[in-house]
Amino acid sequence: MASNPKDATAPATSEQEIYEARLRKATALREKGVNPWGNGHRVGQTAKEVTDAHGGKAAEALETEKPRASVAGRIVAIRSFGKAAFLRLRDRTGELQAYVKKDVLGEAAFEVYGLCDVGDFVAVEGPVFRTRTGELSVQAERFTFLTKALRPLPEKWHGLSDVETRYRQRYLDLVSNEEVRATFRKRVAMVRAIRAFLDGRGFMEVETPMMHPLVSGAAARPFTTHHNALGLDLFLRIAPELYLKRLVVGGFERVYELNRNFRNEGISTQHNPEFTMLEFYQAHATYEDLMSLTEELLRSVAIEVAGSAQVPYQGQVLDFGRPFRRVTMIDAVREVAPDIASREPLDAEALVQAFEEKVEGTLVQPTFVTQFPTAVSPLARRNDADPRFTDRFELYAAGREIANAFSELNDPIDQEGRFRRQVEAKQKGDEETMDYDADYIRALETGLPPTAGEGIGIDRLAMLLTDSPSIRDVILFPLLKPEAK
RNA sequence: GAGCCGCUAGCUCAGCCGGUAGAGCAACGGCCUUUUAAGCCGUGGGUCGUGGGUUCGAGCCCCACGCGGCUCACCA
Repeated sequence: MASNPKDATAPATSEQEIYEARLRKATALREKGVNPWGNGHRVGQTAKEVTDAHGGKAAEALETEKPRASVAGRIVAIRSFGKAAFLRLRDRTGELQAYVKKDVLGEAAFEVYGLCDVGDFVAVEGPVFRTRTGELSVQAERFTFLTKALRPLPEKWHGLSDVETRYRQRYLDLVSNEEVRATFRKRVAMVRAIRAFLDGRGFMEVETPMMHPLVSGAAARPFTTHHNALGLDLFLRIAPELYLKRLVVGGFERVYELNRNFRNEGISTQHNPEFTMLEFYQAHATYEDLMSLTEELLRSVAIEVAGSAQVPYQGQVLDFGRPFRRVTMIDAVREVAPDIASREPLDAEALVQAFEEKVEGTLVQPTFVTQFPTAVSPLARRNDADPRFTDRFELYAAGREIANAFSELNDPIDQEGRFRRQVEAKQKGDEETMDYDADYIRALETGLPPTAGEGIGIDRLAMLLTDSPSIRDVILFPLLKPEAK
């Protein structure tokens, strides 16, 4: 204890002094028969229920009606007057002020209040009234202590702004920053809206393996793991694609999965090693059908989450309201590098590279880029008119890829050849290739109906719809190196 | 992986040309029965990210390391 000079072993940090002062209050509560970490208290109303029910009423009306409320929450502010105090309580729905007064509460309960700190959880019960300044409040006739917080909350004016602490201790970030709470609520609303949209069109949500014996579905380096009992090396999935298409083979004509993928690559404002992807597959549809579906999906989700199809993002306004621009990759490249676009024979690598370097970042408004080279699209159907390209599109917005979709390659013979070229590339040292999946070929041989499929990066979409500059602002617990200490 | 920037009290931040550490909030002790960043009086709180070095003297200069941010490279 810092105030005890005899204890030389404990460093006298002020953080520890705060902790110990609060611990003493917890002990004092126990001595009064109050469990500082009790349980079982029942809450009558949320803050929002109280304000919804009585927020429109004048002081006099409340004085006559004397409606009662029983609310609970974290104390986020205390304004004390000695024998009375205002406590600002926050629950999941909002905030409500409680007024505690010694002569109303009684000596014993008021002493319990006296052992409260900002950060603690308490419950109050009593009449709803309006204060002299007009704020709706609950007069505490009963005061129940719920939970002691031993550590202080960040400062009340500026909150918590240290980015590292915000990510490492997201609970503090959420307690301190209303905008952060709003962002994650929006993300949840977005995911819910997407599910509702797909469910409404006859899609079924499925769960496929996250641990894969083979690497497939995307061009990326995998994480590896091991199953002891089977003595089996496994890869965390980089994409669920081949499993979902197996389900279409099985007769589930419209399926989707909205869950985590894992890619063993760098971390940036656009990348987290585990990220959330929506993948959906629709039999008897083409990639062109999916462009229309994507426009409808994003429009409805933007309205649901951002309140408008015109979404502000980092100083610009992204318009999801109108049909998105459509341009073939070769036409897009022709505008910035005509020499590469007109090369004969097609230089797929150079075309894609030129697109990524010179075009991608300029695509601010939602844009479908179509007709990707076959060489970079090992699972996509070839274009009937020009087999050098595939019936594929990627959606770009704010200079970033948001979605990737194509008419699925359901020709098992073509697919086998594509797998073989992937294996050849891997043998030449390419670390981002797929494995040959013999069972997937067998599934295609069983018959995959004409199908189109799409993947949408949920984190990136959440960034756009919440005006967040970094993917870490829309992932509750982004991957960080462990703390030193 | 490379470059640049940051790391000072629990939180938000000052700290000049190198001279021995500051504010506000929070905490602690008082006063205060309608506040809204409540107010008033008082008190305590620091291994200045870590480790070296230069110097009579380092929060400040130099080196290394750690963690974080941004940019670039690769991907969704």
